[in-house]
Amino acid sequence: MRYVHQNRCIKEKVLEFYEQVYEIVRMVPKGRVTTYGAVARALGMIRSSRLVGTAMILTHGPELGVPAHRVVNRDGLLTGKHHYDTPTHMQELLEADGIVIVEDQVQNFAKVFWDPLVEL
DNA sequence: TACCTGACTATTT
DNA sequence: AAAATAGCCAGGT
Repeated sequence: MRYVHQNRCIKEKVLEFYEQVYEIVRMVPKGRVTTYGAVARALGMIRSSRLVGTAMILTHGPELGVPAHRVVNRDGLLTGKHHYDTPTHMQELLEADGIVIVEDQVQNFAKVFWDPLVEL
């Protein structure tokens, strides 16, 4: 019993983390991008960048207002593109935002990078 | 319990 | 400077 109870507590903590991730990602302005690591760092969980990616996967099902396509890896690469309907969907969403992408690489990355720690 | 797998990063070759 | 290695942590088998 205690095992189950404990497990549930852990799960709630994770879900809480996901919610915080969504809060931040929702703030990313159109035309800018941020990174998994930057979001994790902004939440004081610098070692949990992988979890930010996991949280992004969960945004596909229900209609949350989370622009997950604006989160890329620390080099400005579209590492999450394989989780969309088509291999180009993520790129198209970003291009609709006004971002230029060449071979999965965000151009002018330093300029469009939006750091939650700095901007908030 | 043990081992594998990732929308990750930082460090070391 | 590219590639390999090594931490990371929640989930799944």
